[in-house]
Amino acid sequence: MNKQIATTVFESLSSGIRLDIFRLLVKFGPDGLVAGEIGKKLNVPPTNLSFHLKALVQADLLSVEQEGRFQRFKANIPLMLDIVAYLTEECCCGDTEKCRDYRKAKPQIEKFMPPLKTKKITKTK
Amino acid sequence: MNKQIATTVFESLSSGIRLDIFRLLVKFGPDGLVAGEIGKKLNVPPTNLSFHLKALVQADLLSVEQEGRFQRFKANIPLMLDIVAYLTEECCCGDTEKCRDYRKAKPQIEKFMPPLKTKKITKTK
DNA sequence: TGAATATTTCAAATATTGTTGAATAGTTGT
DNA sequence: ACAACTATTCAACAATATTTGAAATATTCA
Repeated sequence: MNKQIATTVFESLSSGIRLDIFRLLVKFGPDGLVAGEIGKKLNVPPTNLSFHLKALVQADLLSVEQEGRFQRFKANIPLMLDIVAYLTEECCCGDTEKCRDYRKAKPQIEKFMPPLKTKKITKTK
Repeated sequence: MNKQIATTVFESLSSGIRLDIFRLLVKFGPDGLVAGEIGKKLNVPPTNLSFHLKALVQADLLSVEQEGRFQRFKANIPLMLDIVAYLTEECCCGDTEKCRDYRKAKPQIEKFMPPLKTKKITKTK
């Protein structure tokens, strides 16, 4: 994971249409949807849809494969989750105690934060 | 969580400068940093820094408080994590079995995905 | 082959964002 | 009050992103 990849992913999800597309495809998981189905469900005209799908594929948030005359798209959820890890990987500079308090202050954080790795600063005093 | 909040957050993190700012502040956890320190560390001129900090605060990714003549900024990590939950909350339409396979296909997904809630479609056949 | 369907490419118009310097506002210490 | 310091606002300009229709490409089916 690096800055270039991360900003491209965030840029991709910063458009309401692209966010709708991604969330719709998350729902359909491994089955995915073809472009026409997406356009019909979200009411986006084909030319514009193509523009946004291209952006999402280039960001690697979607994969695409040809299926006869259709294009089938699927969401790449793991990429999104890798990015969260990237955002939080140096949380509190690895200071276990400080980071525990930081999480405690905001309860919902426990659900998704990567487990503390207990590196360098394992024991404070 | 809703679309408006989510796109604003993604928009905020789609700029390299703003991503750098957020990640820097994650490192400093509950201590945060004042604007001048951020600008010095990231080498961003004050006017431009102010522009980006404002965007991040408006997106609620940063909190800010006055400290004498300084402004101290802190990262709001839980918001970021709430958004991941929002993106994945209807994964595979709640079909437990399908979703399990979807996760299995991409190993790193286990680390951060919210636990399966086992709703409607608990038993297939 | 020819008609119908699915999707993309291209170019033009519009809209939104990012950057910079000059001026402004608030805070501290003398 | 004054000078030094921190940071923001404003206005101009530059750079990017989004939307649309018309034309092009590619596939299926009769």
